[in-house]
Amino acid sequence: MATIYDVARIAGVSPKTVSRVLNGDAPVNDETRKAVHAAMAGLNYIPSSAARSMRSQKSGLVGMITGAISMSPGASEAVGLPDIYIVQGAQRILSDNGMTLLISDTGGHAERIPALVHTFLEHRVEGLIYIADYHREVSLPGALKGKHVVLTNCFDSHDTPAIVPDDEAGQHALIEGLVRRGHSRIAFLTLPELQVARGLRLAGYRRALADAGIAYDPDLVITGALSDPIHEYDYLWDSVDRVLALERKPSVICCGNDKMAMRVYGLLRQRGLRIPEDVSIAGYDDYRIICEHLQPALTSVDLPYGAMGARAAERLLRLISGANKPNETVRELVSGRVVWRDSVRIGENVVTPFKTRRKQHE
Amino acid sequence: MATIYDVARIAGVSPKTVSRVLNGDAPVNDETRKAVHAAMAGLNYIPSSAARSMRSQKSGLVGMITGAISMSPGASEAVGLPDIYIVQGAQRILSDNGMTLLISDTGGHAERIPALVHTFLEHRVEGLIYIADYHREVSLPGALKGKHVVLTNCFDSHDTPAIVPDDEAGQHALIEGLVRRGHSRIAFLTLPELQVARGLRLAGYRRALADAGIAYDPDLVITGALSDPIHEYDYLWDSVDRVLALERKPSVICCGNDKMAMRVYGLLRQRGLRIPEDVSIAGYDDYRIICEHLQPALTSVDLPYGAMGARAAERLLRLISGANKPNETVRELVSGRVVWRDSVRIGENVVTPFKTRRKQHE
DNA sequence: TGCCTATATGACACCGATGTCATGACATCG
DNA sequence: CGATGTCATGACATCGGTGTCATATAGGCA
Repeated sequence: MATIYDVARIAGVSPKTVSRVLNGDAPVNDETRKAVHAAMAGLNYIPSSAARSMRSQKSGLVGMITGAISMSPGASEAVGLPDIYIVQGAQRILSDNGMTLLISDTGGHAERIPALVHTFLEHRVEGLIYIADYHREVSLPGALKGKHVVLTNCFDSHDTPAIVPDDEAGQHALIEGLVRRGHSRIAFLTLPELQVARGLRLAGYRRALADAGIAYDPDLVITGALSDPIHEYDYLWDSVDRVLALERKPSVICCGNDKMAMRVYGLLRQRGLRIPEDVSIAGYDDYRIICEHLQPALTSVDLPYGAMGARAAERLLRLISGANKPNETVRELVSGRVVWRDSVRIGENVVTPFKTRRKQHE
Repeated sequence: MATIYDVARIAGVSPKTVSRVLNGDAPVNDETRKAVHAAMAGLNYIPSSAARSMRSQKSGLVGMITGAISMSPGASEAVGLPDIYIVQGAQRILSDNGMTLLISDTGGHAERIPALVHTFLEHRVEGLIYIADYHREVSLPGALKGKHVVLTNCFDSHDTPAIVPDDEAGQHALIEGLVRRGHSRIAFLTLPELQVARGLRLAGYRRALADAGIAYDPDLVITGALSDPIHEYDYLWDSVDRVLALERKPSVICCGNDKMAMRVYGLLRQRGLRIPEDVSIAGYDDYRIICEHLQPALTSVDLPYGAMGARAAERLLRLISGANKPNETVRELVSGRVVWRDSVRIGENVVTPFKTRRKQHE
């Protein structure tokens, strides 16, 4: 591999001048520059980032710890696959800023994290993005004290900068839209009890109802899933039955996520109910492979993973460059749009532009 | 950040001795070792991989180029998301061998690849894994000449080592299993014309029929999808109609992938057909979020992405260490299992253990 | 003309590890 | 007992860049 000395020799200049051409940090005569470029091209010279970062104390590397790439060990289904969009969003911003991403995957084993962090520190990463598989609280290993860290899809109790989805606003927007489409009996099959998103979305649900002047009916809100994936299915079955057995039936069922919604489709069909003629359905996450391929296509709320990743990267870059404002919000909320599809019926008496706004196909 | 000199000073030894403790490449007295370890712990010393790799000419880095993390720009759906399992499989093997993964994402823009490669070369990666979003032929940028490269889910015309799925064997195993379950009229809605996997799977289909002594009926084989995603849906609709209009109807419809199968579920239900009572369905890819959540759960063929990633990493490690046999196969085939679920009906007159082998729930 | 500034370049040390070679203390062996 | 080998350690150069400082030349201005 050619070095900067080889280039200097061929171009007839000093290594330092080659360095200046590479970095553009001091004026270089045009002809000299051309000669250097020619020499570099001729030698297929590629500078060594190891040497550079050793002297300049800047590695140009950002570490990322994620479970996005892996599944929980032993879980029957992939967990958090869409998180990969967080990675993508961050990667784009970072590479636009000349940073390279070092990714390590926990493989579902949180106890590996310290070792991963150690590897990152060996490589002298300038900052670190930690991604959780779902919105929750985490706690960072002590080795990261004093390093630049941005949490994504999670938060901690030590005021580490965090980028999280605005679950409250998302659910609020969905319910508000449903109301505008003529729905007022809105059932809600929530996420498992312990999830952070559950409480936030429930708050959004209630606030939207209040805004619309609709009384909150606790019968309509049922926990739709357990954390325990084994019994998830039976539980959902019962929850749907309870909702359908209500005297004043709901005209729409909101599900805690798209996978639940997908199952609810099947459960309703087994009962001979049509979607959306007999009952409308909405999900959450906008997991597109599900939403767009279900028939009818599923209305859902975008979980803005890509945007979150980008925001995390931007925030981290600010921390690294020291350009962050001192009083910046610790927790940044990112909200996603509601994606209206055909699983939601538009009421007969609604005077809005909605009636004609269905998509062509599905 | 503490250096090896700081450690040496505190421990009262020379830097070289600290280095020996770190690398274990020469005998060190037990007491000396203990003193060094104590000094390292006290200083929170973490060796700099930049300095190390500069001297030793080994970066401990492996690059990976993938579109797995991104979607095709403008495409309505995520492409190749499951490829992420390739990343996971490779990551595990590499980190077990002390290598760190540098991942770059094309963001769906192939023209970015040379720039990504350049970045990798700056970091002096010891090898590179290239992942394609679906099984196909690719051509590598010239800058990689002489570098260790392993292709995954793709191959080229220059005998670069490649790990690809065994589509022929997968489809063969599926058809063979269907025959054993009493099916003999087996329709096949194939992938789009230009896909490599289409030809291979078709070959597997025909070989399995031949093995079973069933005549090949061209009426049963219909291209089920177009490369053009816009018209995909209408096309599938027509294909299903053609298959159902046959005089000797199929008892099972094999689909080119799980997404097609998911849509076929909907199309069949619109026609009042039950799955699997009236017609059985099988997919391909074992895209679990689809297969396990559909009702009935979809029989599919595992596309062994995790195993492929692991194999790619192992192969690359062999190339790097120079331990690969000279005449090793260029293209390694990895085959996936058929995952039998309830979308396939077991015939009445089949004398096998199949009748009792359904899964509990779905 | 003389002084000052901006441009253009080079000499040299240094970043933090490891490879090479040398050295001293013992143990072993014929 | 001297030759040889192993263990344990250190001195020093080196990997490939960049930071610092010095230097030379040319142009602007009083």
